[in-house]
Amino acid sequence: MEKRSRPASRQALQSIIDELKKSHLKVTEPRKAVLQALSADHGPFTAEELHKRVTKRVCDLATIYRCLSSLEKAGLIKRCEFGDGAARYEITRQADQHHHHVICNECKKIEVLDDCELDGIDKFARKRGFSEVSHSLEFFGICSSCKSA
Amino acid sequence: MEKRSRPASRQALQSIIDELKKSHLKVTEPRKAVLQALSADHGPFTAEELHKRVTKRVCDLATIYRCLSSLEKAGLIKRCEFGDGAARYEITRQADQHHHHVICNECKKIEVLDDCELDGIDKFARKRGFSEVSHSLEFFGICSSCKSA
DNA sequence: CCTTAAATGCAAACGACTTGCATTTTAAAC
DNA sequence: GTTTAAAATGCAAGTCGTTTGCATTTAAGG
Repeated sequence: MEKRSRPASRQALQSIIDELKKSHLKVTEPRKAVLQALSADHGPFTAEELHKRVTKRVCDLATIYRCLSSLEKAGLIKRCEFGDGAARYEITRQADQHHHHVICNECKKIEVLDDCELDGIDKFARKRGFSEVSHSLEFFGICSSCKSA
Repeated sequence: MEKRSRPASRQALQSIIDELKKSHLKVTEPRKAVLQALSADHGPFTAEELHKRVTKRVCDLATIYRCLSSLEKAGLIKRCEFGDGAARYEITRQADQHHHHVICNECKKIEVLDDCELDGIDKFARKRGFSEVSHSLEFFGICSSCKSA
């Protein structure tokens, strides 16, 4: 089944609208659609993928890019890079702990890794005199189904 | 001083030639120049930066890309991504332990972090059934000189 | 409603990177 | 050394993800 777009319908839409208002962003169709798509499935997704997922082709691809940029600036979504030349985005859920991904080099499947105890990791940069430290950490490998195939 | 291109001259050139031969790559001017540039300074550098650094504009930018690709495939250099849309490369020194970088979001300076004890990190992906695991980890922040400025 | 700043569509532009093809060049065979 | 085939290069054109200029539409506060 994989796609559980169901739970993210009625109240979800309302909370999406609330989030947008809280962030002082205009509530527009494209923005609602992008947030809905990102709520329905974790992704992360590229702009192109989101454009396809957005129901009824709500808007131009350029608008998807502009939405992603404003939503990211507002902190509602998070950008990540897997080194294949395309940025990907996922929703920032309030309760959402910081997490990483494992990408299968074969089938490109993306799994979320939220159980790594790596919270203290930024100290390595702080030790070097850096402040406001963040990091990007992604794993690559061959998933079990590709290995056995 | 920063640029110690000095030590990488006479014998270095010979060892670069040897490395190329060992990897069954033809010894060409562009390849030697790229390896020399990457030996002189750690970088990592983008293709464009290397094209500028390569003495006397040895070759076309397209050739730099082709060199980088063959050198990487041979394992002589390593590619890294900082999420700004440009790949960067650095030499793989035999004794070179796996390391990470800290990038200043302000001045874009890149520092090497080789003292993190994160060797066991790949286990998080292995626990999920992935094999041949690798990872990409980069830090971002504000360096001390930018902070005080 | 009215106004206006912000958001959008569309097409053109961009930057990093790749590729096709004719022309060197390397290195192995003679 | 000379020959020769495979590999590397230059140049120009192409691709791909992303951005931007500009005219038009739309959200939302007065």
